[in-house]
Amino acid sequence: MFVLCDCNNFFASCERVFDPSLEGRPVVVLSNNDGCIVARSNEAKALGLKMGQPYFQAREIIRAHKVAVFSGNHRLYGDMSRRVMATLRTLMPSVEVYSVDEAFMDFSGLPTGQMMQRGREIALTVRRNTGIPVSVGIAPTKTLAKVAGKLCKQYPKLQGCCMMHRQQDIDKVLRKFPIEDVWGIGWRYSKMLKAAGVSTAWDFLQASPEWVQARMGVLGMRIRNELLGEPCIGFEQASSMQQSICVTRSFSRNVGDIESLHRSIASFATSAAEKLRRQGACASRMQVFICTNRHRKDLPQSYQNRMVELPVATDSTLELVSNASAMLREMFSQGYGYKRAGVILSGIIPRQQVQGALFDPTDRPRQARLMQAIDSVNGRHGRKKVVVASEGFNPLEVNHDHRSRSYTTEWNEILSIKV
DNA sequence: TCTGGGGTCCTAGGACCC
DNA sequence: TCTGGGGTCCTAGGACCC
Repeated sequence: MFVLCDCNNFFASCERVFDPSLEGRPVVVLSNNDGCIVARSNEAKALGLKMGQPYFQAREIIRAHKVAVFSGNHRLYGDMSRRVMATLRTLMPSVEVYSVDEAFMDFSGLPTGQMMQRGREIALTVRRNTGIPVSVGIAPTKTLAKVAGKLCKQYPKLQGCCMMHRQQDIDKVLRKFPIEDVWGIGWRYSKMLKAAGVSTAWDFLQASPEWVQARMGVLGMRIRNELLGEPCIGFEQASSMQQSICVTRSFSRNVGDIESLHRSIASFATSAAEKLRRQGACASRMQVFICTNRHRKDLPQSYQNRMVELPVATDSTLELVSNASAMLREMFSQGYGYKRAGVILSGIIPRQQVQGALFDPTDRPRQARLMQAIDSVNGRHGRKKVVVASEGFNPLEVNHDHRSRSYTTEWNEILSIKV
């Protein structure tokens, strides 16, 4: 049996932990630049606010109902996530962290009669230790556990834990379960399925395997088998190395000058390099892109991207920034208002496995010592205290007018909490 | 006029997830 | 006026091998 522990309205719940006056009030959390709504409390969902809805379109409702609005504070959410996962690890021997707010666990070996009780215990303990409300779904496959987790959120009387075990219970649920809510069915597939008369998980299972295979390939077959109770997605314990790392941002305005873009790209490359080093990894490919505002159909549109294969995989900020700069100079053209840009690293390997080059002019051990020193200074005295000159100390302005404090990670902010 | 067969590896693009 | 960010996996097709 698979167990899913899913934090309810995670970002909104994190904000509530540190401001109990938000309890019972609608709360939304915004994306970068205060662009879109990316998390909503139940009260906010009830007002009809949608996931991904642009903030400016929701302003009316937000004002009318006194919705509490927060800019994303991902350092806070990251730290709360770490606490939730740490609590789960005290309760279960192995935990597969699936996302910032979800984890899978394995109940096999536990007597069926005890599962419900253990599930409730998980929900209660996480709530007590972290303040975050969670839903626990228990079922024979991951996909069914996701269904069970969703049910918890719909029916409060389940008290945060739902177990689907007997076939007749599973059937009963699937008959009513909307196909678009099934894990692995996105808007494109659900559109296709609905056009074919499939609107519930049950309808999907009535279709022939050949039909599913032809239209959705192995992914569809996997979903089908999982819904039938046959596990196709296993439990993954050890987290393997990431395959790509990207840092991309939208700007608060259209940017037309190469100098501003250059500072941003340098900053993105720096952040990407820091992520690499934190994981003890190096990248052998780097991609940079710039693009205009796709919502402004009245303005000239452009999407440009460039990629370099690095002769020797690297985690050096200097090397990545200079490659990124070269790519930017090559693809920039005057006359466009660029709205978004980013850096993507791939070909990622552990630092120990980097293959040297015979005529490599770089003194890599020296660069490594420099990076270590910079990371250490920035770690001790705050991020971006030491930066490469091309990034500079004047980042492009970003909107985050509703940022909460990083209560759990910054000393001055921890001390500022009113008790 | 006729123009093989059996593979591997890589990448771009499309689908999905949270 | 204002429209997010960071990932994974699968597949088809091209380039290449013998």
